[in-house]
Amino acid sequence: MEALFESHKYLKDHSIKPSVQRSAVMNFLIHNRIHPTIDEIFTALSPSMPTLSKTTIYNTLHLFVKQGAVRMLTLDEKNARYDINTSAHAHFICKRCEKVHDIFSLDESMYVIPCSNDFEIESLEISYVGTCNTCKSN
Amino acid sequence: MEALFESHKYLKDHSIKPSVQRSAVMNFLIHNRIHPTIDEIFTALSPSMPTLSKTTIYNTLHLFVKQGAVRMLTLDEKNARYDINTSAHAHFICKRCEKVHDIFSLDESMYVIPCSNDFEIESLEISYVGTCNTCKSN
DNA sequence: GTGCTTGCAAATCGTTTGCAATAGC
DNA sequence: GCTATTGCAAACGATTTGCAAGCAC
Repeated sequence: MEALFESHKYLKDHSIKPSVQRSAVMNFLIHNRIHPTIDEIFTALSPSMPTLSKTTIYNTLHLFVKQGAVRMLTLDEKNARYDINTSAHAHFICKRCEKVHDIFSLDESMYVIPCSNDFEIESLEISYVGTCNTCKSN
Repeated sequence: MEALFESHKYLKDHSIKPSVQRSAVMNFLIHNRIHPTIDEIFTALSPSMPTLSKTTIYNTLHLFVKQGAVRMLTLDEKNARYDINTSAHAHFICKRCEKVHDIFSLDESMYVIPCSNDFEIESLEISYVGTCNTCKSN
């Protein structure tokens, strides 16, 4: 039940009214920091919530993003991924296993760019693409 | 005709057999450095090439990417963009006008990351999101 | 009972695929 | 004539939309 407390606190902190579905999605994000896709979340939760629909997961994640509880990542053309870690950090995506790793956090200086006068920066995404050691040794 | 020479040279340099369509797409990319989407390329070329199909533009850009002549950018969820500038550089995308700007080039040191031993880096994409001055003053 | 949430079915949109017609050597 | 390229039409897959049923206060 500790898990539920945790996700409820997280929802409350972002002014999101809880529901069974929202708590389940939030709980999954907190305990599976794998930058999941909508489909991965659905596949994980569906067995224990047979009536759950993918539309609800889309609704839920749109709400979470709007409330600043999660960050949407557009790391590849295929599908969006969602990150519960909203602090500024860089990602590494393995081309083979498609797993996403957090690699380092960004400091303020990264937000200062040569032509800062021309643009108002809201966010920054840094993503490295390559092969992870696990895949390379297979 | 200078334009055609330029795109033919570009194609030849990347071992791409020229065709009317390929030269037209390459010529567009060289002279319109706006990181266009497939649709933008199609809309621009279609009037002067009525039989041109979108499939051909898809085929053409896949080939260009495979031959290293252009880089595919996945800056947002919506659609892929293509960049004739294959050197390592960062982008700024305006949320309002959706225009993409090149902002600075990356140096070698950006490719050295804390956990370099765990990953083999192939490429790096840095993208800033925000509002450009032109949009802000409107 | 009112308003928000859920979830089905259908629509949408970018992209891919199958394949027949066409062009270039 | 052979091979690669083109382009139509259909398929596909992620996401969005319309809307009726369900839930919570």
